[in-house]
Amino acid sequence: MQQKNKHELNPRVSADIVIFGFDFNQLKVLLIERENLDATEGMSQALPGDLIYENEDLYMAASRILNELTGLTDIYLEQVGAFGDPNRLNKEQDKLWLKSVRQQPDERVITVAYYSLVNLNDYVPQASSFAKSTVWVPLDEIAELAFDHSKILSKALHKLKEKIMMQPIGFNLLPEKFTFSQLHKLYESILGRELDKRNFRRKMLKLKLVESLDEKQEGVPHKPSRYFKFNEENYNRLIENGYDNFGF
Amino acid sequence: MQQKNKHELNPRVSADIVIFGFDFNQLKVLLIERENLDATEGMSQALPGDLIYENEDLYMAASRILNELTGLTDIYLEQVGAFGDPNRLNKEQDKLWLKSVRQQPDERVITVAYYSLVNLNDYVPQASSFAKSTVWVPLDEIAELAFDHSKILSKALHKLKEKIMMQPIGFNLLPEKFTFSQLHKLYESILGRELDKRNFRRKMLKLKLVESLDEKQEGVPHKPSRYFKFNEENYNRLIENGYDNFGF
DNA sequence: ATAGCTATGTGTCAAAAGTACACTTTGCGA
DNA sequence: TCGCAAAGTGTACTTTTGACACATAGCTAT
Repeated sequence: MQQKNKHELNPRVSADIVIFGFDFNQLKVLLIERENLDATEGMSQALPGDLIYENEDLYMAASRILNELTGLTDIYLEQVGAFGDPNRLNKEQDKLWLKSVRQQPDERVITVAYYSLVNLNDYVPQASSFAKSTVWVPLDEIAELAFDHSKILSKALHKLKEKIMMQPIGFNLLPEKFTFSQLHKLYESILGRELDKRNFRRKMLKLKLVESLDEKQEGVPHKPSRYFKFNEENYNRLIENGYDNFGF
Repeated sequence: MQQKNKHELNPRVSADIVIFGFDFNQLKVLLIERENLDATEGMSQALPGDLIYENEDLYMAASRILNELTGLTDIYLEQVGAFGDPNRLNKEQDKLWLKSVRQQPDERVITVAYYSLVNLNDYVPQASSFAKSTVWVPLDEIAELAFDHSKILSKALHKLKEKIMMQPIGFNLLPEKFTFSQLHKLYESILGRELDKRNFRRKMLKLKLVESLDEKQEGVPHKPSRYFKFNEENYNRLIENGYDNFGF
């Protein structure tokens, strides 16, 4: 038995999720908007999230939240980390928001953040207890978020960038069939820089990650692209062999 | 105001630390040993960790624990992630241990894990409230740990491997001056595979990460090695420029 | 029908990086 | 002085990267 002279922390725990989506043009993030923005201006957006229930695993909580929000299941979800600064909820504007939404707004809350990749076309907006109103916001138009959510977002983005260099998880953001330039644009959006079209294509084809379908775009006012699909077997073989470099 | 029909989680939060050390030969981890192993056998080791106090930041808690345990400050510490499986403390043997050490052993505890890299020679063993007895155990001799600590360890190791391919953080595990083969051995220990001696040396020198000193080993029964030191300026320049590949 | 538009799709070459591999050197100790 | 053990060093080959430009297909507007 030990005696402690300091009190042990006994907080609430929440899960916050950075939901990345891609609309064939830019990378977007699903944010929730503050309901009562009567008092102050700015700081009106935040990441979706909710308190975790008893008997809920962290990952389960994150997928529950994602599901309540989007109706989606079996989605790529990866933990970003835990955020527990004692003052993370203490900005004045944030307190106002919390008062309207939490029973004990002053309680300390540690959050475990996840990021997920969804195909924007599968997404069916859904109201939920913790998110009355949601918006997809392009990455480069996201202003300062409430709480410590800007920090969470930037860490999630960093992890996504790192990850996509090591494993071709980007396919989670696309529909089953897609064109090469959609895939190309996706990688550029995530990495935030240009990639040479020919070199990109060469690499993807050499790794056999994509496979050409016998189908073409129709109704586009230019040369139609062939459709491609993700080759999951080759992907699995690659990661089993510890493939660790996309080298873009 | 929202009504919840499930109860929100209100757990304790702990920080557990995977402390990696290197003795010029193999990579080791600092573990604590169970005090009363009278009843059962096996499962007698765990990662050091402690509950987090009120008003303590997660990172601060981790460095406090590290400091209480080793006397070290300003140590490389990196978050591994949060582990919150509702059953993570529910194995029978683990409950026995907890009863001897916690006031409310049945309480749910979420842990935030960190890993740290220390120079084994700086380490001064120190008793602490949460670790009466500690041991350095070589990576490949670590048996199944208590709680979910094996899972935490393997994730920490994975992160370390990934990280060391991207950034030369390995120097945290070495003293100021070291020989090339110590550095070489360190990288091999972390990555768990052999690296060609000449290619390794070439790469390190090309990146100018190490710098030769005008000093040699003495008293060794073979050709003495020159000592080298880490070049921090070049290291910083590299990571600023987003250096992202060690390519071993 | 045809001219123009727009995005698709394709190849080569030079530079850099990675990989595999073996022998000489130095200092100590027997 | 001989032997031992680890230090230290170079080259040839292969693979990967990075830079770069023009013809093509289908639609649209006249």
